[in-house]
Amino acid sequence: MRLSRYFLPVLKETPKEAEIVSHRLMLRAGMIKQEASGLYAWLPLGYKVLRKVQDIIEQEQNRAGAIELLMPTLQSADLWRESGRYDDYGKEMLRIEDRHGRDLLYGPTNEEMITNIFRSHVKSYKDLPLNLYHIQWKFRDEIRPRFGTMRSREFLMKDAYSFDLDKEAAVKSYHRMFVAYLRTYKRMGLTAIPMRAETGPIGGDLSHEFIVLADTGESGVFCDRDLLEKPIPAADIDYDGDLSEIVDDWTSLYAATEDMIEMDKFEADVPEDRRIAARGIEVGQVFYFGEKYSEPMGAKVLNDEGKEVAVHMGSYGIGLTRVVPAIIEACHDEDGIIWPVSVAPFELGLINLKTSDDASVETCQKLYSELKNAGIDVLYDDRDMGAGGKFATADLIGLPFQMIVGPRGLKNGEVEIKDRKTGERSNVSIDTAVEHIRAIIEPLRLDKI
RNA sequence: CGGAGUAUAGCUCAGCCUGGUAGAGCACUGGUUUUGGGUACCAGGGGUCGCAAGUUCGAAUCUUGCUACUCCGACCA
Repeated sequence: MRLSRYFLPVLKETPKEAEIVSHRLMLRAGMIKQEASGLYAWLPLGYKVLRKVQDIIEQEQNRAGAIELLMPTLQSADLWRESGRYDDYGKEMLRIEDRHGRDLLYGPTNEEMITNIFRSHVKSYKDLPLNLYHIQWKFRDEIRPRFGTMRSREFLMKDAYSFDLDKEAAVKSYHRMFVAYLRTYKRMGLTAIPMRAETGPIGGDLSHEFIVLADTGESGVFCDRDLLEKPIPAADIDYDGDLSEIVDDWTSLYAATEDMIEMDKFEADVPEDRRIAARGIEVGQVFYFGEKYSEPMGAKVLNDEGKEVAVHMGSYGIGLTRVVPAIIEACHDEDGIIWPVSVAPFELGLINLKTSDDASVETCQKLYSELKNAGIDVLYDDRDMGAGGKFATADLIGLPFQMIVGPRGLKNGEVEIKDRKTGERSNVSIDTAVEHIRAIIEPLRLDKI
């Protein structure tokens, strides 16, 4: 992409409403634009990151055996009356009346609807286990939206729903999602720690929140330092096999949110030098809630004895529009964002320092074309402006690498490559520059970890 | 929902106390500069001062009402 033809409204100054660093940087980097309280437009750069996050989530969900579909944002109130949640959910649910006076609602979550889909079509234990998910916009009329897209009213969420014949099988489904989540966050460059959590309005008796440690997090968390270093299950993990060992390994170390903390146990289980008491951002949550919806809504199958039984369900959420600022909270410095390659809006910034110099322009054109052919997602800064501004833009929007082209380097047949994260620069010859950067970027894409 | 605050140009803000018909920097447009970490200079465009009513000869400024947004607290991916 040529920057002169792109839509990247970066801000030099920080809009006053933004309190936390991710919100400030998302506004300054031209990723989002607030439309109303808790409602945001995703501008091209932000949307590109959101799509990359979505791709990773889809890949890992699919790998774990979940199947993607898409449900509507608006739902019939009748469905929610069946589960009893139409009255229970409260003012957080946006209620709408259509022209015929029928009660609708903008979905805050989809347990009822997915249960309805399931019961319409699945009648036999032979069709289980089943895990269906979608990535769709949700609306929760939060009392106080804040921190940009971190807590917005409209938000994009991946929600998966598992269906199993009994609790034992349901726990296996829960484990599959648990492992998939570990991999998903890791691929985005996040260290997310599963912590025992309250089940809240979703209900149920087994739940973990996945928490990214950050000073700006909204929850207080307590955990064992060793969790931060734990290796993540590899891409070739067998999701049909027994995952309980992995889950047990992760859950054997103490980790809980402030709502669930038992201080005695925390201090007894974790040696003092390994105790972490910190703030955290909740980037996902998994629940097992058994027959809470299947029973009242009649989601039943015949078992191998021909008996009708309510299925055991779980639900598994990741807030995509929260994950993006969480990554920024974890990856930034005073100059701007530092994207992990896997979610970077562009992998490389190609910077032409001097657009009035024919040799620079010509070299950039050639490199730009070769980089694209080499499969590198490159943003070519061909704007007619000073070098300082171009460096500042590239640093702000956080492209992992910069390829800097100017008359000084060209005299020696070289271009400069800068690593955004370390600040290291190195000169490489023009002829090998594309291959050089490709060799650096490819292993960082984390298609497999 | 309780408490606190803000609203003036695209952004950051000054002017309001003490009423006299709107400013700065950045951004934008045209030009000069050809500048390797936001270069410098010249010229220019852009605002019913959140909305409504009131007081007044006169309101960005004073009064009242409304709306939007932000921050602190209790809830949530």
